[in-house]
Amino acid sequence: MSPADLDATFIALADPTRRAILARLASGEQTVMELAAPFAMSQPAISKHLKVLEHAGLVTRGRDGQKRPVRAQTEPLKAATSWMDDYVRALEASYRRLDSLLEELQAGPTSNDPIN
Amino acid sequence: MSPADLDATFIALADPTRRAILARLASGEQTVMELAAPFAMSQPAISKHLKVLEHAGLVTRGRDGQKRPVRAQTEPLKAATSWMDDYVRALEASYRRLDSLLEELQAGPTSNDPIN
DNA sequence: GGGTTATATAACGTATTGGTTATGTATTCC
DNA sequence: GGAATACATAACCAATACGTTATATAACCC
Repeated sequence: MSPADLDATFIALADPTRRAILARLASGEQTVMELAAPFAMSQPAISKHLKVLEHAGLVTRGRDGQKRPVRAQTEPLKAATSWMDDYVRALEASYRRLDSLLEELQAGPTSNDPIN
Repeated sequence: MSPADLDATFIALADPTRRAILARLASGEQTVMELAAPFAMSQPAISKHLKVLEHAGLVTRGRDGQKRPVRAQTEPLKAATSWMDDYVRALEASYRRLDSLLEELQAGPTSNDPIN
C-alpha cells in the first residue's frame, strides 16, 4: 500500500459523517437515498462523501436499475490497521529498550561503560 | 473516546509528513530541529504539524532548556485501532449472515419461507 | 412520450489546510 | 550584556474540504 493510499484511507475516516455511513453499511448494502435519510444533509453532500469513501476503496458501487447500491470493503482498513500496528509495535519495542537501558544504568556502571 | 477525538486522530494520521514524523519518533524522543532536519520543509511547517499531532494526543512535549523534546504516545492509536477493529468485525459478521442466508436459499425453500 | 424517482454534476461560498517568510520570545554561551 | 540557538507565532497565499442550491442524466412507470 502506497503512502497515497494510506492518505486516502485516513482522510476518508477523518470525517464523522463518513464513519457513520460506514457504520450503517455494516448491516448491508444501502442505496444513496437510504444512506442519506438519517443525516441532516442534502443528497449531493452524501454523494460527495461516498466519492471520498470510494476513492479510498472503502466502498464499492453496484448498479441495480436507477439505484447504485453502496457496499463496504475491508481491504483498505486492514492496510491502515497494519500500519498502525507496526508503528505501535515499534514504539513499544523502543520503550522496552529504553527501560532496560535505564535499569542497567541504575544497576551501576559496568566495564562496558565509557568511564573516561 | 468521543467522535471528535477520533476525528483528530485520523486527521493527524492523514498526512504523510505527520506519519513520517511519528515513524521517526519510534526510535525515541526528538527535538523540533532534529525532526525538521530530514524534511524539505521549514521549521514553522514542522511546528504546525506537531501541533496537529499534539492536539490528537499522538505526541506530548517536554521541556529541556530551550528545547521542547517531542515524544510519541500510543493511547489515541489504540482507540482508533479499536474503532476500526470493531467495524471490521461487524462487517464480517454481516457477511457471514448474508452467506448463510444465501446458502439457505440455495438449499431450497423451507416451510419458513413466505411462499405466497 | 411524460412524469417521477435515483443519482450525479456544476457552480458557488466559506472555512480549513499546508505551506511560506518575517518576527517574537526564551534560553544558552561567551 | 550581546550573539546565537531553539522554537513559536503572525500574516499571508493557494489549494482543498464541506456544505449549499440548481440542474442534468438516466431509469422506471403509466
